Amino acid sequence: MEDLQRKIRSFTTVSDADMKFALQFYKKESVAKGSFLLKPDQYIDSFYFMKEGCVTYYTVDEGISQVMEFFTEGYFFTDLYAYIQEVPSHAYLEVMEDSTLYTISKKDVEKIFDYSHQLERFGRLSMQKAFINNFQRIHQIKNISNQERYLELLEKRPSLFQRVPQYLIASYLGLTPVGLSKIRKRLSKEAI
Amino acid sequence: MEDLQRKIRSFTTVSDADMKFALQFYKKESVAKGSFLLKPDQYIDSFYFMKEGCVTYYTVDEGISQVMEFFTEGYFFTDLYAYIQEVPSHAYLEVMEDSTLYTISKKDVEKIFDYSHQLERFGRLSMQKAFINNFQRIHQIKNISNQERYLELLEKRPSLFQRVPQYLIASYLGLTPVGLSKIRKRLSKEAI
DNA sequence: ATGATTTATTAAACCAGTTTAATTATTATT
DNA sequence: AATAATAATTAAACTGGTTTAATAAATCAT
Repeated sequence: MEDLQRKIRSFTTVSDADMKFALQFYKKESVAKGSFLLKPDQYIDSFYFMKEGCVTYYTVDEGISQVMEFFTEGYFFTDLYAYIQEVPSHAYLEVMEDSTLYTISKKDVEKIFDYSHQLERFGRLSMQKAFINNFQRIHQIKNISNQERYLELLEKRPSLFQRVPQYLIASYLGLTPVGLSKIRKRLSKEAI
Repeated sequence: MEDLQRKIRSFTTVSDADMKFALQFYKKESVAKGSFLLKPDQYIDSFYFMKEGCVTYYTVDEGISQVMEFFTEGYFFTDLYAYIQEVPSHAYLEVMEDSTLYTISKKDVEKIFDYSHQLERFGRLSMQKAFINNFQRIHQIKNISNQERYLELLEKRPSLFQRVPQYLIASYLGLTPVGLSKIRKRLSKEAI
């Protein structure tokens, strides 16, 4: 669990004793492509760390799916809204390729936050990070054109395009598959 | 500072001693309509609690303003992105009406988080709240039509329409003033 | 390898918004 | 109260996307 340890310490100082206490609660889990960690109307009690693999987080409203995020190596994730609020989820967490996760229950997360002030601080700072990510997402949606967002994703997370179908990327960008296809065509013409 | 105290305790249990420690750092401040708490390229070192009044949080990209939020009574606020990242802001915090705030510096916020585990927990939970608010914002943008968002705002925060000009509300909803005017016209026709 | 299924592209008609510009209504100032 | 300044509406032309449907390309299973 060295990658998980490194990730935790990227947020704040954590003593070896505190780290040992925290890590005891994480369980390694292998999940197969095509399976689901979560479906709508289920409660979610787990927090995940992605060691290796890819999970898509999306909702389905009136038959059309809305991709919120793709979780890949090094991401902490869950359906954070349903997890925090303890309400039935509206989302799917679908495993896109055979993946390895570290899993911890909410009860155990609360134990580690109770256990030490430093671990509570880690909790605060990781929540801060989640906020920043979301904030940047809103900024992108409000201030950046679809075409620019597509190009930025292509640059920042190129491997996604090998790992998930394009129609999910379209949804992530807030487009239909047709819309994304048009943008790609426009760009390929411009490039000539 | 009873309202501030009540607000803090709405997040988690805080002892009287811890509360006293925290409150000593907050300073009451009166700010006049038309003034700015923040302008682009400035750093922001303060966290605010809105006692009475209204502040608009917006960016200006290529001459067009993008309203992120309206902060009214009971809101904790700052330019959270610039505050956390300690980078020059891209935003304005403009005072829309004579307002009363409680202000605390980031240095002092960190003092109170260092001081007690309970206050650190308050920090974590308030960050969680900020995340949830942002998350719901994204959900709205992605899943709800402009018209529906307008109607929801009208229902949830009707007083805003008395307090800030309509073109700022349009921007908050992701529209131009013309676009919002059209929606309003459409709705008034339907109502007949 | 072949056929079946899924995914991506293309075309055409459409639409909810935009932009620009003119007009009207409201608010603030003297 | 009159005037100036600001804000909101309307109209007209436009646009970047949508929807629907057909076709082409890629992937999967036997």
